Amino acid sequence: MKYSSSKENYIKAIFHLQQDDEVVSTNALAKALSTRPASVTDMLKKLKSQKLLQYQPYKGVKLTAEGKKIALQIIRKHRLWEYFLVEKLGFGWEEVHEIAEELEHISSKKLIDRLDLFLGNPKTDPHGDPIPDSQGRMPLIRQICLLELPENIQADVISVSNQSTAMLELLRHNHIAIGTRLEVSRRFAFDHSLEIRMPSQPFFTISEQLAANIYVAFEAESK
Amino acid sequence: MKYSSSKENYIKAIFHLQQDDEVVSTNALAKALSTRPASVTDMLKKLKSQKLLQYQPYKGVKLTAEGKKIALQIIRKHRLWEYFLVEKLGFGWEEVHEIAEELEHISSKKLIDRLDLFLGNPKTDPHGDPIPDSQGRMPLIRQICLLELPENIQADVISVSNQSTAMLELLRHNHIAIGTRLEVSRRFAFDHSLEIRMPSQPFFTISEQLAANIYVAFEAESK
DNA sequence: ATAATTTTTTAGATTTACCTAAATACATAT
DNA sequence: ATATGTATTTAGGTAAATCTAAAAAATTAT
Repeated sequence: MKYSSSKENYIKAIFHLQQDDEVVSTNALAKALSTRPASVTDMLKKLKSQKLLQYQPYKGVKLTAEGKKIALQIIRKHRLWEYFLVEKLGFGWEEVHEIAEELEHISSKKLIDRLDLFLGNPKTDPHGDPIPDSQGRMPLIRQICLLELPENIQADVISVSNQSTAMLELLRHNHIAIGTRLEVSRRFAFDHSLEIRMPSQPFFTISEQLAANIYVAFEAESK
Repeated sequence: MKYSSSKENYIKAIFHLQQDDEVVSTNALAKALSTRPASVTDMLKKLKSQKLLQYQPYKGVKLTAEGKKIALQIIRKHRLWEYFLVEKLGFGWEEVHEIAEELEHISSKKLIDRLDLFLGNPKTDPHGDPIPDSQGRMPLIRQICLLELPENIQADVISVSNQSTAMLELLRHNHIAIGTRLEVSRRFAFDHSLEIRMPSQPFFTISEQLAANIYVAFEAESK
């Protein structure tokens, strides 16, 4: 079944807002979609009649299994297009979101599966967010600040929150870049500095300050 | 300025229908867009107020310079996406039109210029139609049946109208494929067969029947 | 527990892009 | 030149997705 871009945006927004299985409020949705609460109420009624969500007046909203499935398809498209824009067309990761907001509504499933293949089945988008597979399964990837990474667990650098040249210079000196695989082998209580281990390289330490600006992803053990 | 997908489709349809500078009729547009004449009249009034076309009731319609510019941008997007789908994602040339009808409405100009670069600035789409450049200039490419190609003029094979395996087998035997550069060196009156010359290969002849199914493109001299 | 506040819904409009049916303009045939 | 037929427009209506203003329900504070 095909849904309008507007409906897809509602579904996606609800998906992102419903942490665990909390219900989402009309106001929260209105804010997320930059629209008015009255418009949200209207749309929720339509989506409910299509069985994409559970909704009782005044009681908030929650996606059904079918609704979640659709959300994951949209997120898959969004993230694959972002990956394409950055890796193939050379866009900066900060400028791709807006374009992907449009591309995610292109309907062909075959297109997106071939795009996935063409890109080499990437696991995360340029912001480090996991890409659902063609069945809508999203690899459970934990994304945290390097400061919080448990010791002796391999992780991949997915983003750096500070783009200053001073910081980038230091990163380059330490051979740390987006995609670098590393683990924390020790923490020093005195100054909270971290000892970092990287494949085929001597150990080295980095300051708490630097680590605070590095974000990493690692595969969680289970569901 | 941004226009709705619907408006873009009208502009594109008018562009394709207006050969030379003939005006286009309401009925012809309605047929091309699978809509009703009354709907066309409505839309023409809107597009006229936006100065994209010249329109007098009962007198037909014609794009303004601005309207043509927009049409060429849309056609550029359509054809570049088709090229991408075939060359990068491995789609067959017959299945890409529908997907490109959606992709052509993605608005980012930067996206399309980068896509163009990524694809190596192709001059024609998979159907052999020329791709307008980023300023909307469309290379004047004459596209004709091999039967009508003047002698001793180099041309590129752009499509074959018969997809039978028997025909494809014969093409392969003669080393003719989409993109092959060739010229007609002689024509034989008796059976209308053609002598073909290809760079670094001996001459050979093909039947009228085969030539009738091969289409070629060549650069026109001027304008 | 009642009042005040906030959230949410309802009611009624608006815009875009369609539609059908009827009226009007244009073209053609006798 | 008049009638007939075709093309086009007008008039009035619908569905989707939005809006504002007002009413109703839920929550919070005293």
